[in-house]
Amino acid sequence: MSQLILIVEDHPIVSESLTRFITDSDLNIKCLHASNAAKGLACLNGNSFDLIMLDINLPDMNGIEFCKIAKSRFPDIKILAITTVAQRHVVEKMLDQGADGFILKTSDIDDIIGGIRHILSGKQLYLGKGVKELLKGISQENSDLPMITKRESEILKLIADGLTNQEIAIQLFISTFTVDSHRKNLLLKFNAKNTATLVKIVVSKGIIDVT
Amino acid sequence: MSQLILIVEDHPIVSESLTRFITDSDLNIKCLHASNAAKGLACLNGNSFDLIMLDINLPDMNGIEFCKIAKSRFPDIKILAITTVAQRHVVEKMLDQGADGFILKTSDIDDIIGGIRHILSGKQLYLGKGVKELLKGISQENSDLPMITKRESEILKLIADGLTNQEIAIQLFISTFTVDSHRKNLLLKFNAKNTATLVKIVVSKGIIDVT
DNA sequence: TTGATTATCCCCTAAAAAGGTGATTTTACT
DNA sequence: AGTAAAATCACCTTTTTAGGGGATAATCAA
Repeated sequence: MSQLILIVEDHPIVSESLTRFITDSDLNIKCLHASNAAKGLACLNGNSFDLIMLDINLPDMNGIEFCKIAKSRFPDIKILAITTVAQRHVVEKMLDQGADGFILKTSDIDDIIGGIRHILSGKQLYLGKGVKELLKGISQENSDLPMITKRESEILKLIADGLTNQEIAIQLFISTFTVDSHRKNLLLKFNAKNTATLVKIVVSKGIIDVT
Repeated sequence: MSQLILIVEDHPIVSESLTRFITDSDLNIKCLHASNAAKGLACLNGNSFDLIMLDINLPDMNGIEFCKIAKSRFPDIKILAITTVAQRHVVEKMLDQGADGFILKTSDIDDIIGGIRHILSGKQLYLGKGVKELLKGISQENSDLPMITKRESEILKLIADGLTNQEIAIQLFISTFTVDSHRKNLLLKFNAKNTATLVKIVVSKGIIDVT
């Protein structure tokens, strides 16, 4: 009996080629496509998939959100995340949401097929080339990002949205002094000398969502 | 006689599938790969290509730079740019550098093969699905980005780097009043209420390079 | 050459952020 | 129950930005 994979990916180039690689391999697998998160979730209801290959950057939803929803509805489905940009916090969040593997689009075919085989065989957690190093923090880029608390990230978003300490204080029902404290801590943690630098860092590293 | 295409693209998934699509089509074309800009430029010297399929986001060089260099050395080679993100200013810059076509990775196979056929037949300028609309400004995203001058973008970079008006003034040998004027104009143009908003916009839209 | 844009410069006031130095209360974990 | 981390609040000073108002050269294209 053959297994079934759902490819959730908005780039036809990528999804079609993934299909080809998989069907051309010695794996006995059939593939279905979904070009966005909504179609993907709809597709899950009608079929019984063994694995979802999930792009992080979907047009209508964050891949992390998708993973969360899919895993809550169908805990048995394995999820292999695929992404273009190697961002440490994204990988971490995905794995927190229960993803079973993570590969980069810079991976070669063997890495991809290997990942599928690994995960379908029941072993937990496949990390593709480059991802392990990323998590270890050995990788050059995005290794030295500080840990921030829930409250800090909340305030960070509001700062990036252009709210002043006063406006943030009103919105969160706290004192401006408190907001100011958090702001200063953020500057410290990110080693930023002012708000401009702070925002540049967090936006470019994808620490906050820009919509 | 068959024609020759160079695919400059760092994602094996994409480059291998492009090759397949092309060789499987009725076009009589051979493909070579280069996984980064340096290899791509080296490759140009040893062969005579008809077309370069060029990814905008290369690990070692900006696609726009690559286009500039390639076109200056080999003016006859056609260039078809491919990108994941549909950013208006990127498309415009590419076309300024002499690119002969532009398609998005969200394009389907017909669009890609169609683009290649169009450009190789000698017609100028192929714009894939979604790109035309982008240039017209009809597209939802990134359509309302203001025009900024050379000086303004210079100051914008320094603002995002965390320099104060005073520091910028010293660096550029101008008055702080002048820097302040430019800063205010930038806030106006981007409809940003403060520096945080301004930086978020320009970083997320890729208007300044973050390194 | 004339008009438009760009870049430059100046002043004033008010608001906000940055830098420093504290403290208290919650929360979460062991 | 005890401790560490997080979140909260407070005050003071200085620097920087934001929001107004203007003005004058320089550049560039019609």
